Amino acid sequence: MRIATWNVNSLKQRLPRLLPWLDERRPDVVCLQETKVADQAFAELLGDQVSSRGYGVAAHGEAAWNGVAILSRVGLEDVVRGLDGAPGFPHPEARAVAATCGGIRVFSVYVPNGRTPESEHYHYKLAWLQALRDVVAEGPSDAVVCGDMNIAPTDEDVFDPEAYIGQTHVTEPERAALAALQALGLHDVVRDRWPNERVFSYWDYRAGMFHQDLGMRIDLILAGGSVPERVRAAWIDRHARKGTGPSDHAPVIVDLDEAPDGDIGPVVPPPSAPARRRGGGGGGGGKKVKLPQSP
DNA sequence: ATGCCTGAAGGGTTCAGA
Repeated sequence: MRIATWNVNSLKQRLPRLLPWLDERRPDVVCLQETKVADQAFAELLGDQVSSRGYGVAAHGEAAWNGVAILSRVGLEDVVRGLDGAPGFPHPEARAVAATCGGIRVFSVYVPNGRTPESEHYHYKLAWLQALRDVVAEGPSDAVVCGDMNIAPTDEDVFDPEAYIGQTHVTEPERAALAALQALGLHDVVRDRWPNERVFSYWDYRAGMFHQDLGMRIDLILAGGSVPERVRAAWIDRHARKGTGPSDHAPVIVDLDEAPDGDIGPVVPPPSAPARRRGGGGGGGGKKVKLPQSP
């Protein structure tokens, strides 16, 4: 079973990339974030296109901002939209949807950005992460939490730690909140698979950041229960960040062996692997680069 | 000192993103 997660940064804008990508990668389960459409608009934009490809849809969106979804062609049961106990800002936002797909509890999440560590939004982010931990803790252990965590787990997950000092995504409380979630037994499957690779999932659109491979790894697949031992491959689909009209995030993909009591299906090797070994010279070694900043 | 890029809403510009 192939599970993918992708912050598409507008479903509407990304259709010309999303549909060919589905046909190329053929994931069984797809978690989407930042769809930026209400559920009715989601169905009109994508409904026929995904049903003809065999996917069921669980969308949870709103106009303009946020929005998450799960596409699955291995079942889509017990759908829960939203996150029980989560704070709003001030109203609840469409940042989580869950469903059981092929025997695994799947969460597609878009964690609040946090903006700056002094902001109310930052406290909102931390409280939201606590609610996420509580909800995942109540569910089955065979689970995957997929999505845009808006946290780089370690300094190895940003191109230049010095460039991010004092900013969100790298602060200790955010990393502690992520660690508390992982303490439920969730494994970061890409980092486990590529412990020493320079591997990012997000690159700012500005200033040629992608071209220079100056990014962050903030999109994660966290797998619990018996799922981690089934991981056959895990990688970031960097190719999807290239070309015309990309999202600023790349998809993350994990391939699982069949469950122990299931049939063993064909195993397809990953079409691409993370590009460069950390410290291999070029792109982010010692060079000092100015980080794009908000005013 | 600042913009850099993109998307959305709504209106001829502003906010948000990370």
